[in-house]
Amino acid sequence: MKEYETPIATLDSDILTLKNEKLHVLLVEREKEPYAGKLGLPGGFIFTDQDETLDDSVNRVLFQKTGVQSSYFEQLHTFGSVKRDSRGWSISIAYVSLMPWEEVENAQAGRNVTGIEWKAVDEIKKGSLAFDHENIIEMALERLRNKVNYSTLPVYLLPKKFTKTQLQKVYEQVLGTPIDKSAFRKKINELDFLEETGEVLTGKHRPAELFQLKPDALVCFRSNLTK
Amino acid sequence: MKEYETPIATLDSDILTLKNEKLHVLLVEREKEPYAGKLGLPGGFIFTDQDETLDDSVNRVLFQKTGVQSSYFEQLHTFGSVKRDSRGWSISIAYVSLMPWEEVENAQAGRNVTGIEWKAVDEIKKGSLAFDHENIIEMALERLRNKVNYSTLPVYLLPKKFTKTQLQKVYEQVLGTPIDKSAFRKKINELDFLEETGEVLTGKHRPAELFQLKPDALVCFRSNLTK
DNA sequence: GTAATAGTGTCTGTCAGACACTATCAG
DNA sequence: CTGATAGTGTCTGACAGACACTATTAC
Repeated sequence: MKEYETPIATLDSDILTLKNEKLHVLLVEREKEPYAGKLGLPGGFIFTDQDETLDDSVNRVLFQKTGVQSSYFEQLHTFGSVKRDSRGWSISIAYVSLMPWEEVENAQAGRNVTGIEWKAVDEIKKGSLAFDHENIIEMALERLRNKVNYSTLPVYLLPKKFTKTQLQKVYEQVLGTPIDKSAFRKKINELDFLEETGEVLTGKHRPAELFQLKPDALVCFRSNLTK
Repeated sequence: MKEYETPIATLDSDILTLKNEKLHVLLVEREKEPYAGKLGLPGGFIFTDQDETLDDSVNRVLFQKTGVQSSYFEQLHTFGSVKRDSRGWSISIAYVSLMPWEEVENAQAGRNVTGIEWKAVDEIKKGSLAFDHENIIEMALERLRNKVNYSTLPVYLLPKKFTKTQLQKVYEQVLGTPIDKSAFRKKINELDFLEETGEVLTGKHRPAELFQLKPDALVCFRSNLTK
């Protein structure tokens, strides 16, 4: 049926989460060649007999390798060349996923994987990962930082209910700069994408109201929240 | 070598240009099945024996089908499912390219193509194109419109030398709304990505200065230029 | 009361948009 | 001169950022 030899097509997922208030990425230790024993992004082949769509493939691969079910992901970029995989011309369709730590802390090694590791994104050493996965992570971070200024993306890094201060911390962590509290709150109030839960988070001091994303909200906005 | 059956991998290019002050897309009439005789985006297979990278493939496919050499293109999205192509599980890596009309008006039908057609993007009828190519075009337009507000992308739709009024017309055409002349000029002056050519465009009235993109400029900016 | 964090009110500089103005050509 | 387009100056409302202020809890 095929008229031409077609490249190997793989999927790779860049799962990002906030662990200890720092951005971490999920890496797996590869069982098989190429790059056996090395760390890389969880990925795998499209199963033409099982998957209907690319999204199906992403969900399946991710679950088989790590046990994780992702609530939010988007396609990042497709990488392809004759050189990137020793097995031949290969394509990697890369995805980025944002997850609250609570939902992924129990991730486990699965199929063809001997272990998993959460690595702080700013502590990944050059040349330590399989394939061109460092490039993929770099591009994922760039995309995230670009989108933060005009979208509500960071809410996906938090549990369902969160305080406005927690949300601000996430923005600050992703952007790498402090944000003025008053300006931040004015902005998110105006955009009106949060709703009250009626609950509060108590601690040693004044309790903070807990909010959640409005059911229909996938708001995009534009602003400069950084100093 | 391959452990699993891998999907068919194709490339599709969405070439956009300004013809008669309206956005047009390049379509080709397909010679072969599937969709023989129908219009679709120019596309083709990756040749694992000829192409080194995806970018090589895009350039080659485009040139073979239409004779066009693209000066600016970027990857749009990768589409994939078991259903989109009757030949089986298929992936399409879609690219968007912006070209000045002067560089593409001589495009010709090439390999496996019986004719080409420039179609105004707002005149494409539902169901008239092969595969999911209408979706691809729609996403390309969305991407373009989103990027226009914070990038200099539209300059690639103009010839090398152009006036500020011509540039404004392009922005207006892409965005679909009028822009205030003074605000537009203040913005592009401030961003400082154009340089004078010393030449002027004469007509019936006051001549307009011709500008060109600064050699090193790939400026991104953020503003609301629309009313 | 104090300490600490939650949350708000006010001022100010910047800038996009509105719009009127001047400049320069053909005829 | 007129007509038409090129290009500029000025005002204003909106808003991001700075920062001081009040509110509410634990102790």
